[in-house]
Amino acid sequence: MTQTPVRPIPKRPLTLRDVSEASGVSEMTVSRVLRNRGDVSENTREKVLAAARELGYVPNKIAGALASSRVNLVAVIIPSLSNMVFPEVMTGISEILDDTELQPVVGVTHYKPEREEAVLYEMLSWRPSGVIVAGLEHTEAAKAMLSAAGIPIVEIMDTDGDAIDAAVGISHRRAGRKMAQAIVDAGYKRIGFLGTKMPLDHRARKRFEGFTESLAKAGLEVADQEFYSGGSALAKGREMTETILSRTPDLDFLYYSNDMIGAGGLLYCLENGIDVPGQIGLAGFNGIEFLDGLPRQLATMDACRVEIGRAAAQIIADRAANPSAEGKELVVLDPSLDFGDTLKRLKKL
Amino acid sequence: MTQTPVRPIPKRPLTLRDVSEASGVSEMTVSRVLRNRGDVSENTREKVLAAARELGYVPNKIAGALASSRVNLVAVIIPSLSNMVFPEVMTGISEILDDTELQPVVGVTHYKPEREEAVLYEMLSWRPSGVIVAGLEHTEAAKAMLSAAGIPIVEIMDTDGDAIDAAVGISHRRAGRKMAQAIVDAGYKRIGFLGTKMPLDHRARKRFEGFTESLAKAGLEVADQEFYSGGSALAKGREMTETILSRTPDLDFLYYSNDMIGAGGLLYCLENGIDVPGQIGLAGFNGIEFLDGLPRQLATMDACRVEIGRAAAQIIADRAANPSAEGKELVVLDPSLDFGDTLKRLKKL
DNA sequence: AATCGACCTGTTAGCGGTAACATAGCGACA
DNA sequence: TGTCGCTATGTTACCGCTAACAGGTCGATT
Repeated sequence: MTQTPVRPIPKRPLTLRDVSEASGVSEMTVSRVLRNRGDVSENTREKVLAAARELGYVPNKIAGALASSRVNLVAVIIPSLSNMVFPEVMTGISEILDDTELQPVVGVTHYKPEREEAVLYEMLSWRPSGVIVAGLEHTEAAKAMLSAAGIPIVEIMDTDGDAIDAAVGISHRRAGRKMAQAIVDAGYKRIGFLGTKMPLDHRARKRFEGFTESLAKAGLEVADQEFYSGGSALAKGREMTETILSRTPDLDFLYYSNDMIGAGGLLYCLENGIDVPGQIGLAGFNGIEFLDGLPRQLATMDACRVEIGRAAAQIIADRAANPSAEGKELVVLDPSLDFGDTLKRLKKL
Repeated sequence: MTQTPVRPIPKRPLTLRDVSEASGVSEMTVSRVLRNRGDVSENTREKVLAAARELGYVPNKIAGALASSRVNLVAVIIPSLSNMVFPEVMTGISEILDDTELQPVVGVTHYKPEREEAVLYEMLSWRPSGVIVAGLEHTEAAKAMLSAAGIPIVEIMDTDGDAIDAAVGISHRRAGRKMAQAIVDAGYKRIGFLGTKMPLDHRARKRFEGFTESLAKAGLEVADQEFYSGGSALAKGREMTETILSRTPDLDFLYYSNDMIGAGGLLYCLENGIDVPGQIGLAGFNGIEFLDGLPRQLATMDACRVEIGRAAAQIIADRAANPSAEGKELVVLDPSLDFGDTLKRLKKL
């Protein structure tokens, strides 16, 4: 048998009316006190607060939102929570929203367009104040919903394509090109690519496209590739590295589509006495913080995740504060290349 | 200027009335069609669906929830998203809830009780169908809110203490004892502990308590300790290991409060030619998957994270389906010890 | 003393749905 | 043919709160 200490268990959830009766003022006045809106005498304010606390009243935002047609939620739609990158984006978002009334609500799509569509529908049905969604690729229906929602929409992570409304991110094509350029400049020639099989990870695809494009300009092409499916993991990186190197032993550079498998590859190379970056150079993508502790620092490219989260949230917050704002902001961040210890600096000085 | 392809931009968001007018039936009938509730002729059903699709109507759950006093949300309140363990719990939760109408909504507390209280208040004000909250320790106000909410509450991760309603987890005291036992059995004597400074991580504290308690029974005590603050990271593990070993060089075992810093320690030891597990044994806590790729497998104890998520969600789902259900379920899972390559098996055979 | 405005409180009418209860149509069956 | 029972649809009354407006009080100002 459950027992609450002070008062009998409420069978019916508490409403403003209960607080109003307990404090002897109208519901409206209670509402004003609880929202700090309008003028209320210090005297009644205290009476009301005391009553509310005493009863353990928690306002019903559903009713409040319906009546005021204001909902302090921001829908955040991302592909995954399990790979460190989106949690960092969330950090940036929370950092900004914590200073406002707004609250993020997360939906996860697992990189499936139809899931995205469903999650989006679900979220929009709560009439949030804004949407932050990863990527520029969506189903037609999803695009239609977003356009019609009449709220600020920020597409994040990627800027290679057309945004519905605002967008914040980096150019993954450019990131791929930049990395290829650094590799070429360092004098590597036999380049292998290791990435995910996921055809729906558009950003990984765009990086790869930029990468090959830039190699092509230097008269090079990817000498061998290896793909995997499933989450990014150290063990996968090891395996793949072993596979690709036994198939094509003369590779002198390995470009990984994310830092995690890159780190696995690094560990593999070190254990097998491969000279990194002399014999083989390595690079990943993301700038994941925890890799700091590895025996050697993997070359990588920072995807500006926290910064993207911040900028996106800021756009939503600004527009929520000032609904007449212009819109269509485009923020393109520049990913910075970190050579680490696994990519030689220039060849020719 | 924004352009939606088909129809003019709706200035006023669409309502049931719009769909009702467009399809020539009453709002009620539209509502029935959209929810698959009650009898509607195939003919009108199609008419209505066509109209809804055509207009791009998205139902307003706020109004629906208010009218039906049913909200298909489950509040999930966790300390952090950035350390791999809670994302895994989320995976378990989603796995179960995906088969129901229910939807998880995540709130993050950053291990701060007052944040927890605020987040809880915020979430309860949406009148969710249930709450899953990490830990058994809450502020008095939070406990009062939870008790009074009149919805299923599942406290997860920990079972060392009193639950408000249902609970699913492992005993961290027991986990600490079990690990200590294995270490003692393997013949280690000079044991160091490396953990978080966070006094509010009650589960880490309980593990430590169980650990020392069990050592004490064997006439041992922790020979040295080292604490850190900030996120778990490989680099931190390295540093701390270096620090503790230079201060107390004769340690023969290092127990880390999580796998991440344990992995950092492992890398440090390997690089410095320390014989693991001969000269020094190592163990962490959590069974984090990605560590699979490390040069050597760290001894650890599985915290049953996915399973905890599943069980908790199942309790909420069951009670949502059958509101008269009993309640007060207590699910205690048994963490399994993985010796890995860093903890000697028995000493005496 | 009359007027005004600042302050405080209450009243009314929804917000956009849904539960619950009509009502209409229609074939079946005695 | 009247009545029953079923399906298909409509009507009404809220759900709990807030916007908007309508007082009432009271000291200050003219």
